Amino acid sequence: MKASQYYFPTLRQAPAEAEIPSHRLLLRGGFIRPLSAGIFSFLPLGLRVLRKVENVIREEMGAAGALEVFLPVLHPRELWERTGRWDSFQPTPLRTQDRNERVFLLGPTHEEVITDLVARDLTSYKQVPLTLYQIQTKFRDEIRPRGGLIRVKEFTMKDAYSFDLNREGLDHSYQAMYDAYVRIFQRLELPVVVVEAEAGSMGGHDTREFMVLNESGEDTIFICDTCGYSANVECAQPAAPPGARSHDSGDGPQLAQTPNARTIDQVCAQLKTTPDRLIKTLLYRADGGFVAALIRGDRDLNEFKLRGYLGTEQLTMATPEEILQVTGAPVGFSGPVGLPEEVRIVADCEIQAMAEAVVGANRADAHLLGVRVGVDFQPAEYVDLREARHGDPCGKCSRGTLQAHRAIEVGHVFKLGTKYSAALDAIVDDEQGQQQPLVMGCYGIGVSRIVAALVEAHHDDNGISWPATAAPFQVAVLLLDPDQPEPRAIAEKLVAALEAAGLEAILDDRAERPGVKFKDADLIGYPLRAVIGRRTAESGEIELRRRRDAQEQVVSADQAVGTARAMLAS
RNA sequence: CGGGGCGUAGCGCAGUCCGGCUAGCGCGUCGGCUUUGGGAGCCGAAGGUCGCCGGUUCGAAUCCGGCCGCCCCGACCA
Repeated sequence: MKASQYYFPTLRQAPAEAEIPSHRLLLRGGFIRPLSAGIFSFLPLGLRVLRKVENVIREEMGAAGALEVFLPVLHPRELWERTGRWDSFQPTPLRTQDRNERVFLLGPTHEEVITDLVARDLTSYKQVPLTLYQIQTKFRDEIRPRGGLIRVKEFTMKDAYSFDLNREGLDHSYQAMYDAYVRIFQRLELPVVVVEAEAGSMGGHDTREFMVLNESGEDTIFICDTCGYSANVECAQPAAPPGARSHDSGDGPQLAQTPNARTIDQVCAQLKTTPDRLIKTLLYRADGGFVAALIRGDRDLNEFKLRGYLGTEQLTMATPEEILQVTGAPVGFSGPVGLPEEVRIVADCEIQAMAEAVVGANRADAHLLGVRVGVDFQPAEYVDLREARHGDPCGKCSRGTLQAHRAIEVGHVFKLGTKYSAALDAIVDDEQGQQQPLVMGCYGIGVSRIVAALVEAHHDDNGISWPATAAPFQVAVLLLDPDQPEPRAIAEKLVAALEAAGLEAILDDRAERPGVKFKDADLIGYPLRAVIGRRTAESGEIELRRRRDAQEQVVSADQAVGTARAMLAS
């Protein structure tokens, strides 16, 4: 390939809207261009990288026994109504309709479509296990796109779905995908941490996310510095505090006036106390009833944990009207003492270890002091409800501490069970002739997001430094004097030899000054660079330089290909 | 959706507070000459609905109102 006939409009300066390194460099290097917020076009270089990533995924999916399919983007409304996700999927999918006003959504994920697909043809246990995958554009109406390719409305995703007769089969299929993921990220030289996580809108269990530790990421994960336990903020477990305290002493609750003190900080200021001596009472509506969740004043409630503990589909915070109706007080003065019987009280473990606490009095402008946990009120249970914080003791080993990190989620595997197969009649006969819903697993990889993650992980002040497996071209041959016939002949011969050896090479024969070619090569991030200049014409020697570590070798023309391969491989 | 910032040539910006010649600068682009191993030099040129609509005014990039777009932070925490 000749650069003079290629298209990679590089920018000396990044557009002002780009802040994180991957966004800036992908724009500057001519890989992508924005069309609208969270919507990008891929230019030839960007597409080449995307295809490289896709192909690594394809090879490993194939090696793991998965078969590629290609599913529709437009999904009829009725299909999603059958699984109940038309109304419940978050974020709300983009919707559209045809001229007959038939309503469709633009697929944010494909559980419904794939399950419907196999349901029509699978009838016997003899036809499973089966794992199908696709690489497809997904649409999500993100509340806020951000970070270039990190979070966008339209993106490329690999999604795989496994179908098995039973749990044991699912375990095998799941493990095969998990192992394939490990190999994919190894080959892409993308360092990942596998963390425990929640399945979110998909529903499921044994959820693991593949995370790239990076400051530009938008997820927070915790890693124990001692035992290596790692989890997403959604489910990271801090250790429960040591044993319950005795609350026999003390005089019991005393009423204190706290006019207009609706927040923890305001209460603390008025009562001259600290947030860790307060109990926050958060009122939720859960599947019809009300639940009061108690959490220490300096902590945040983790709604995923509350939802998981209650086992409910619906969980929303009570409205101000409902709070007034249930507690008799306006927002900001709720407390566990004297709540109606039917309100279920669940408390975070830390509450059990508190001495006398300050709580809302369930009347306007008042709080209760000296409230004794377990005496003045009795929670139904003490459970882990709080969001982990940097430095919390580890819930797994209780010796180490949890370290918080920012991370980019690039892959996700989990077990779905029979939620979709049961709803969409993906049912087969087992050996006994009994009808069984297929047991499913679901496995996603953010392909376009990986492109951004690769740049985040592999760049320096001069530009990108692609791993060889993902690079748009492995070698750039810089022809510094394109007008001179002799150097040009050497360069063209070298490119042909590199290509014959299975390497992708681009010949920079543009009528640009040498400096421009060097700068562009560094910016675009070819793993290897060969220079054909005046020195080459005189000595016949070609200079090879590796982008990653600037290692340089000067070799004769006939050694160049061998040396290039060696430098790329080591 | 709430908060903040921004919108002037392809990119980066100045000018806007305090209205007033023909709207500037750097980079890039085009032509010419010179140059040729880390984003060249000189000469010349092109390129702008100042985000959009409306208002105030003799006069608006600048003041007022509305709208749109882009970026960042936040996400019901009592």
